[in-house]
Amino acid sequence: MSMGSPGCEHTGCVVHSPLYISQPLTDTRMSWPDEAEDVKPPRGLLGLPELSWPGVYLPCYDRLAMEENPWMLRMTEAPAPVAPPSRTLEPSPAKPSLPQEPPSEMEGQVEERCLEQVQTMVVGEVLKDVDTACKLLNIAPDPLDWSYVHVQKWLLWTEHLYRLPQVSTMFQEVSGRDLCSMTEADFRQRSSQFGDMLYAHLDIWRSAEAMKEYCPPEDSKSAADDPWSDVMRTYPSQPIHLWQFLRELLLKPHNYSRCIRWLNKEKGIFKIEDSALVARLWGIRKNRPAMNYDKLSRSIRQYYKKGIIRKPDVSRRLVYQFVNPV
DNA sequence: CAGTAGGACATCG
DNA sequence: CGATGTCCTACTG
Repeated sequence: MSMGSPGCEHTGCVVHSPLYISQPLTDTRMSWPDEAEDVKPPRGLLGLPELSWPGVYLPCYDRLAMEENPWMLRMTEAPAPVAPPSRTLEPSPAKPSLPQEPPSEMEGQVEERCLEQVQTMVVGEVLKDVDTACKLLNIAPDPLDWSYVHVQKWLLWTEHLYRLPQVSTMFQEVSGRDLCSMTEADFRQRSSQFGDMLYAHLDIWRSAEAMKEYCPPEDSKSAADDPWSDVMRTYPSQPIHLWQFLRELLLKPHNYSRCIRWLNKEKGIFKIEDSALVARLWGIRKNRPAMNYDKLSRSIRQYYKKGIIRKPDVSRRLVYQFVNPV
């Protein structure tokens, strides 16, 4: 499972989750405006310089994006850009691009093993993140299966993820299959500024599909410790209830604790930290661009009489409680 | 001013 | 038909 060849300085890095990357920590041009108006995409996404795995970016922590972007995960360390990009979509099992000056055999073996571990983690995390996005958006993991609507959802998601201005309008009436058959030039034609970035992001998804063969699910235990995941594992195109959606967000504290989190998981008490964001996520999930917290909270209130969600005994703003906690 | 509560009606799968 | 989505009024901290 050796593909690409990240430099040895990366092999010791702590990979928490590579999610979708932003910028290298070493990049001094870390700031870009908060408002979408003048937003520059994370540099690492342009031209795929950070690819070390077919279509996979290594994790890089971006403090700014973290502030408001729940999909950006906190990184304690971030590796610098690595190895030459490999755009191969099909993971070629043996593709050892040996370093220019091969280290001693011993060193080489150790390094390779570290490398493999990191890569395995990275792949695993990417797959998890794609899986999470699939559940939340209710789309299939394989872009080839996407309808026009699915493509739009994915684009909206990607816009939000990278804080792009609206690009989805440039891809109307485009199916997943169309999308996959487009070249990077085609993407750039639709969006001169962000086409390559979208192309790169799509590449991640397509690669994730291909990588599954190399990293079979093997998480028979995760279903056990996360009984609610079953509820969500019904995509594509199963209607989802708001309470299920909220629960799903809550069960991914790693990704979403900035917008919603447990105050008391045992009692099912949770707090919506960023009402606008949760509403936006719900809107994306349900294809309701006009969704806002006012409407979302109205729906939550409907749960009062159904006995699904209630206000906790000591009522507090933005705090609710599942009547039947897990 | 944002959140809370709940009525009324529309929409959609 | 149920589960919201939308809009609204009144109230609250």
